[in-house]
Amino acid sequence: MTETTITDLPAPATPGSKSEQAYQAVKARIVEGAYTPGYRLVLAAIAKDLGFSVVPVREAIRRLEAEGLVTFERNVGATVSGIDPTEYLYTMQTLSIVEGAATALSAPLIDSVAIARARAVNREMRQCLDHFDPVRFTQLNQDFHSILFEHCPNPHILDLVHRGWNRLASLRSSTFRFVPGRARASVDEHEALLKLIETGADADDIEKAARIHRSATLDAYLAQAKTI
Amino acid sequence: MTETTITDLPAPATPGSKSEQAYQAVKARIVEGAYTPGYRLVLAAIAKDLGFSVVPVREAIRRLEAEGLVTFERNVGATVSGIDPTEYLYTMQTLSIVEGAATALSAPLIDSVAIARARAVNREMRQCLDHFDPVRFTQLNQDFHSILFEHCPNPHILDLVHRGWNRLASLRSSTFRFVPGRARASVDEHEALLKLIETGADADDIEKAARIHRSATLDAYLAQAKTI
DNA sequence: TCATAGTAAGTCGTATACGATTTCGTACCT
DNA sequence: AGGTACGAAATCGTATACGACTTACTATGA
Repeated sequence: MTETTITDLPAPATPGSKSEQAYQAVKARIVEGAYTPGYRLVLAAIAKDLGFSVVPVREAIRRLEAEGLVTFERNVGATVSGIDPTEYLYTMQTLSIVEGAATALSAPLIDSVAIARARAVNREMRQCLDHFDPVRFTQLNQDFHSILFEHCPNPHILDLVHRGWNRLASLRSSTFRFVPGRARASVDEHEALLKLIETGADADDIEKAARIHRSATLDAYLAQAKTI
Repeated sequence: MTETTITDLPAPATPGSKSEQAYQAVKARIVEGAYTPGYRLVLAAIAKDLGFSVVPVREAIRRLEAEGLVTFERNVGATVSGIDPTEYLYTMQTLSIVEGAATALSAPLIDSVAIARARAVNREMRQCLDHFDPVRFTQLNQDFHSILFEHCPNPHILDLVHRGWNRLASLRSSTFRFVPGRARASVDEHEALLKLIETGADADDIEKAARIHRSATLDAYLAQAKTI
């Protein structure tokens, strides 16, 4: 349906360069879970694997470090960033803020066609609930919000959203799991959000709704973590 | 008084490394205005100047690119990022959002001592108005907000604030100038903000006040730009 | 057995070198 | 004179090489 994925982001640097290729390759492996958190990223090994020398690989790793996907320690090396619950909290909280702002800023620019597409994605999400397909659910969730952000007037804020998504993706296949019941509520909130946008609600209300939509997932996680 | 400056930030990577030194050096020159927007950053020249080889310099430039301070083009080179009014708008708008959030999150954790320190800084800012010292005014303004953010519970958000400040710093000594009257209003808003924090006002109210405090500067700039 | 020093392996950090690409100037042709 | 093609200079992109640092292992002595 929608081909919006987490990878078609800024594409900032010099396309075609080996540095860029290495960046994309390593990032893909992290996001897809081939390199799990804690995995040791040895420059020489990656370079050999990709057929490059270590220099462009090194540059790629540093970029990933800047995005928070890997941790780098001098004279020691890089590892895929961990699943630290504190980091999760930070990232989710930050996302709630920037997604809220992005949604509010975009809302006035969303046309009815986009609304319809978002509704279709949301319907598909509801189906995922029945088949229990968390991976696809997460993908569709990003598609949904990507549609809302399509005409976001501030690319900086959009970039921050994408960075947050990338961080979360790196720990998708980790110990964190769906909180039962939360996913269904999320789908309902999507519908409510679309209604707000359609009716041209106040920007503050839209922002608040979008922010709570994200932070509720965080709250659900925290509540669950407390019971364990 | 306060020694909080724009340069004592994350200090993320490997301290002591030449790559890090080059990063700090080039960044300082941009922020201080030695390298003005549009300035051509030639790797070999910088390397020779610092006494390093090009490799660590290259890494430094790429980091600065990730922060938006320089623009990099494949096989061409890097230049100090420009003064594009659109970029200014994006940055200010983003700052209004993340500063607002940072202020609201920090407010409950600010003690009376910090409040007093912030007041002292704000008094000094008022004096700067009389002596007309815009550079010091800007510095004190950052000191003021840094005090409020001292115990910000979310380092990610704080990092976003710092990034925004850095971007603005790179165009401080450019065509952008103080908007007459705005600076004085800003000092008054600081006092109002402190009152809100002292009285334990609602987080939403604090966030809104802090956000408007920043976006009002943007509005003043836009209004002025329109008249020219 | 445990602690410790010494050593070897692994890995990173940076310098140097060279091929690739762009840019700019100049000469030639129309 | 204007435009195009060619060539040289400048600069970047990457490979290779080597020194520096960290880590883990091993052997030795208490």
